[in-house]
Amino acid sequence: MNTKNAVILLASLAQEARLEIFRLLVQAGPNGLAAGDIASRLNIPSSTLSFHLKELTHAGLLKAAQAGRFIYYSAAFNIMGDLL
Amino acid sequence: MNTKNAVILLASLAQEARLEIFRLLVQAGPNGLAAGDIASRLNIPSSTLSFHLKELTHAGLLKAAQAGRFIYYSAAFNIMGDLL
DNA sequence: GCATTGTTTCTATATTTATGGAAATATAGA
DNA sequence: TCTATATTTCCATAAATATAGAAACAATGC
Repeated sequence: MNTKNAVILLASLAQEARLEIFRLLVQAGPNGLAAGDIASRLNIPSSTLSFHLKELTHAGLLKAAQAGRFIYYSAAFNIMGDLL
Repeated sequence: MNTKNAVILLASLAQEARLEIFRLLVQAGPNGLAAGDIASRLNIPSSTLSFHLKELTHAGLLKAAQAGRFIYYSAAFNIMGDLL
């Protein structure tokens, strides 16, 4: 992996809220959790959470799946291997 | 590793100049390189480099060893394992 | 169509981090 | 001690990132 991509990946996890989100979703498994569920578990305002979810998704660490009014976010397990 | 320490570790690598410094020192092996040597190889002003070396050292990713007027920095290989 | 619920976008603000010149500090050799 | 070289600290400034309320945007059920 080139330096620029590695920096994007590392930076996306180098933030307390985002690392907690990622760890929560790793625990949650492949089905993931709805955004609102994450927000209430971690006690993060929805707009702040949305900002962080976007960062993580953009870095390729999360996958988003819409189901009705809910959007389920789940961890993209494979990508961490690429970094190392 | 707890979240806070992990964030410090990740943040210290989540920056282009610092990731390049770390990678250069991994390549350089256990003897490391003197600060000025790193500065000229990566073309970074000395004060800026010093700032980044401090960050990396503080995060535990680098070790510093004084030898005369030179300070040799080398990569602390073991710590990356702790993260995972 | 209207009300309800979940999520995102917009926006302003606050906070953190990076940059590099100049000055200070440290070591060594003549 | 004087000089040269290596590195760091100080400082001001610039740039990037995080925060959260309010408004906008879906999707659903009645």
